[in-house]
Amino acid sequence: MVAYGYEKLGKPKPEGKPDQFIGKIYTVTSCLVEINRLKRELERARTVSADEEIAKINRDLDEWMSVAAELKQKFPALFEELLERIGEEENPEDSVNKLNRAYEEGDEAAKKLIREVSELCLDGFRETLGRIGVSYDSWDWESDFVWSNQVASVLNKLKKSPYLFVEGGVLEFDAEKVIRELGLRQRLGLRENYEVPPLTLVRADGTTLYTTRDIAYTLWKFEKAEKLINVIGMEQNLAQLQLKIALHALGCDRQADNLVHFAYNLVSLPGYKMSSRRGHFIAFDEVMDEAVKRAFEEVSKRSPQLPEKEKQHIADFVGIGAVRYALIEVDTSKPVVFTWDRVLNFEKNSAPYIQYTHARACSIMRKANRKPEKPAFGLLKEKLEHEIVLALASFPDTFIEAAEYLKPNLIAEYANALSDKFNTFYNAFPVIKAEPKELSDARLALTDSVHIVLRNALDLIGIVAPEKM
RNA sequence: GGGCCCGUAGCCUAGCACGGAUUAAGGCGUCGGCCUUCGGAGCCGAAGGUCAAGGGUUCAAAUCCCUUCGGGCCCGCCA
Repeated sequence: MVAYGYEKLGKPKPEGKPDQFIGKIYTVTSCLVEINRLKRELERARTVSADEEIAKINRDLDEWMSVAAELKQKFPALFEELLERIGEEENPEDSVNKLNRAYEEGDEAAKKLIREVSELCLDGFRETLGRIGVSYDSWDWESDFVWSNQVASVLNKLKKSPYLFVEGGVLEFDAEKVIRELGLRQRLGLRENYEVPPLTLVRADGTTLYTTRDIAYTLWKFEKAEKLINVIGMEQNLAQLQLKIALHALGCDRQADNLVHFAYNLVSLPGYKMSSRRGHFIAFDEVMDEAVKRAFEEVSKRSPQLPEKEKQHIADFVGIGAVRYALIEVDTSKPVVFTWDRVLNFEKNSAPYIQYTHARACSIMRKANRKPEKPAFGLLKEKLEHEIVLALASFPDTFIEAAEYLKPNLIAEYANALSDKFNTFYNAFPVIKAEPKELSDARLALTDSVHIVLRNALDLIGIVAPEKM
């Protein structure tokens, strides 16, 4: 869809961030194509069908017209240009489909065009993710699996099974039949009376669908790994289930059992949901920009004496850290309504709080300027000291649990709780000046341990552990 | 119509997989203290809850089962 719009515009050079530039084209193009489609649908419906359907189409059309009005106001030049170019076409939807078909068939021009647009988007994604310290070891092209015939090979195997049927020229996968014949209902944790709907594998024009390609992709990934964790939104629950059933149908039970769908819930905006097709979203770049901006204000307020450059440096890791913490802190299954307040916390139960605690421990070590030479740990008699020791000792268990149950929030929670304990300790007892020296040394060792464990915990969730801030 | 996820103080969340040491735990916000000590992005304290509602199982339920309500998602020749 977006490649279609991009080509109509004559493959313009991106202005600004490439993914955002392409994003605008996508939003406007998809809106115009949708309106065109609905209008044709409406004409067709008028000649044949009932009032009910006409009313439904009219409602959809109204909604998209208002989206169009919004987009026209936001990006007037782009909107006008695309409206004109797409307007020349009788059936833009058809052109999009044609392009898609050409791409799957390996047509050189289509390949070049679509890969070009995709690369532009990916460059933008990589830039954004780089800002928050995320990078990927490798990237794969779904289309490679089509061109290399891996998708065709999967389809051939499935065709030999009794689980495919053709309806209206479309190849369908009968997931329900697989469950019944292989007795998978319990294994998959499904209710007795729940019928899994069929999955369309191949369109009438011979092109494949996303989940079809995902079957081949998944099997390929299993050649490289024992366990697979697909991090995909929960709106894909059914598709992921069908994918797993398809693996069973292919006789790949081990792979199916080791395939985990790690579903996360959607983020919505107060009042409406995010939708890139409708241009309703907050870009992650914006979130980070705002976080760093607010962090800078905080730094300026708290440490006005620092040079500007130092403030900016601190604001960067504090702002980005706050965003990472906010994202990781909440269980992924919860529906989240986005508000700035929820992301930008600089007090307790936040990345900055833990970072501050870490810096504070480092500061004590700096100031002491000695190694704990003769620590007498038996002198650590305070209840709080015992609690800190126990908390430190439980870190490996927390790590294992977090990894085992895919709950990174446990690491954040742990670091926050350890910070609480250390800050209380810090406030109640002297470290450097404690008497006798053996006690001071023991407390220094404790402080050093807290610093190390906090650093490790922060590392795990990708948050900078600063020595000063 | 069917399926899945979520519902814990004004707000945001932990605990739920493995029911019991939980008098239901934190944070934000509110109110009151700490400002002579190693970094105040801190520390101490207070108020605030029928764990959505109703049934059931159990010696024991926020946790397990059923029903209802509220919010979200899915049931596409989209991805």
